[in-house]
Amino acid sequence: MLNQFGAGGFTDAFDRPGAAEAVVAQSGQLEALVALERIGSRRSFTRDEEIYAEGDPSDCWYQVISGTVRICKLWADGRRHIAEFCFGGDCFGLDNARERIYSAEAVGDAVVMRYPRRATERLIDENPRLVRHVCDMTLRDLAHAQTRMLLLGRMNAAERVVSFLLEMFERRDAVRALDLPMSRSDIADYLGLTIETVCRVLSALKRDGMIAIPNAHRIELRDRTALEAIGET
Amino acid sequence: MLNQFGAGGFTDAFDRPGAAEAVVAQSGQLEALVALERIGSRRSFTRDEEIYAEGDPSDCWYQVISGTVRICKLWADGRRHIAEFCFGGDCFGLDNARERIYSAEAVGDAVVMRYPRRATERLIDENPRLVRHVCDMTLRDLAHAQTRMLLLGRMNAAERVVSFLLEMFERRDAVRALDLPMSRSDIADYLGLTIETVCRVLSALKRDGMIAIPNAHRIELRDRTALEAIGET
DNA sequence: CGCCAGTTTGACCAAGATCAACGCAAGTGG
DNA sequence: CCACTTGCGTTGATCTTGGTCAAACTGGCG
Repeated sequence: MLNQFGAGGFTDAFDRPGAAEAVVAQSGQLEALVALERIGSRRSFTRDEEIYAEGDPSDCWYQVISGTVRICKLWADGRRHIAEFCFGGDCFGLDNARERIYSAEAVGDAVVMRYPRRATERLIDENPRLVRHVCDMTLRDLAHAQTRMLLLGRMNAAERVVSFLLEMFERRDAVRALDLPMSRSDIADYLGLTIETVCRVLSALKRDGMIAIPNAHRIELRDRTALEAIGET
Repeated sequence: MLNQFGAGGFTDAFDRPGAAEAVVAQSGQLEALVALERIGSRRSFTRDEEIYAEGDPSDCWYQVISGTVRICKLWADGRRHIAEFCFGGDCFGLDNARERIYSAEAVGDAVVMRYPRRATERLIDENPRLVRHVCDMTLRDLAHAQTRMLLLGRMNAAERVVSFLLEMFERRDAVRALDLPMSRSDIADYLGLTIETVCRVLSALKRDGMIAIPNAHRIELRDRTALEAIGET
């Protein structure tokens, strides 16, 4: 199906219309929701597929419908840093730069809505409530970035891994068990550690009875109190 | 002079009116500028004085008029993390949380404008242009936080120190020489290193002829190209 | 069954932390 | 004016954490 976005080989695969409930729903503006839906297009991505690349023009923003997306940056020397994981309902790619500083990739299969910036800005100009909402969203991202700076700046390996697990349990609304959609390598690059260190910490937590690991991607909480004692700021 | 802010022992020392040019000037809205100026109050702080503490109600935001402010967090076990240094013109304390997650302190003597959030929000509601400006400001902060995440997550000691120096030269508009207002301890806590490591890297840079250090707080650039080769992402 | 990618574990190494001593300049009080 | 203190900053010796390198394990899949 055709749509209004010109650039990029993948563009035509975006498909309209789609759901944008989570963005606007709480601002209680049905008409804005409908309008936003009208300017958005939907597309699915397969594992490791690029949603946008570093250097691409930064002319739209996105919302994850299902699956997981990683926002990351690759150094010339091979080092990689993952700035963020986005799950269903999360928005990403919202900035006011000319071009992308990070790339976005699907961690597994994922479905994503895309909204062109220009059209969103027009919508926002007609809808003062909406801008407050976008602002709040950005402020939330900023608060999250600051928490991550704390983690990366001052926590040791065990504290980082435990914080990560607790964050994932909270964000995925998991209580006893959790399936991590990302690989050890993704986790390592998110926490500023190596794969091996992540593995070793997880093994130690398992040995000490704080978690169970029935298979590599599933984590079960066995002693939340002990974990919180390690991971809380 | 009296003003409208109730809480906190320091409140009365804030003094109105003051300059808010940098915030609103580029939005080109003189009336908004004047209005903002009317709701702001000015106050000076001495070295290491607290502007707000962790846990304080988060009901206003600030702009540095002169001097340097550090935004930081102290762990129970004594670890400290500095999230940001703010110089003249920079805004800080802008969030939508109920209470402060970080504290703000004067690095040396500093003068600061304070704006209550409620009044700013009213102003913004009457002035759609202004909200875009606040949004842009937050997006800029977010971009900066992401750059710092990169530094903290994936750079070694030398890269961190060099990035820091280049950032300071750029932000202070210095070309050949720069006076750092903050201590080695502040730099270390900003970069996620120890004081000793910061010193050793600086000494190594001096030994290799990339910088000169006429006194502890003054840095002279001797070989910018070599530094950029180390510090650029 | 064998291969492959991802994960785990172990042995060793190095970057940076820790601990300790020393230097140095700016007060401070006699 | 000069000892003495005090607060940073610098340097050196040693130790620890996490990185590197290598090998083994595991589960899916042709």
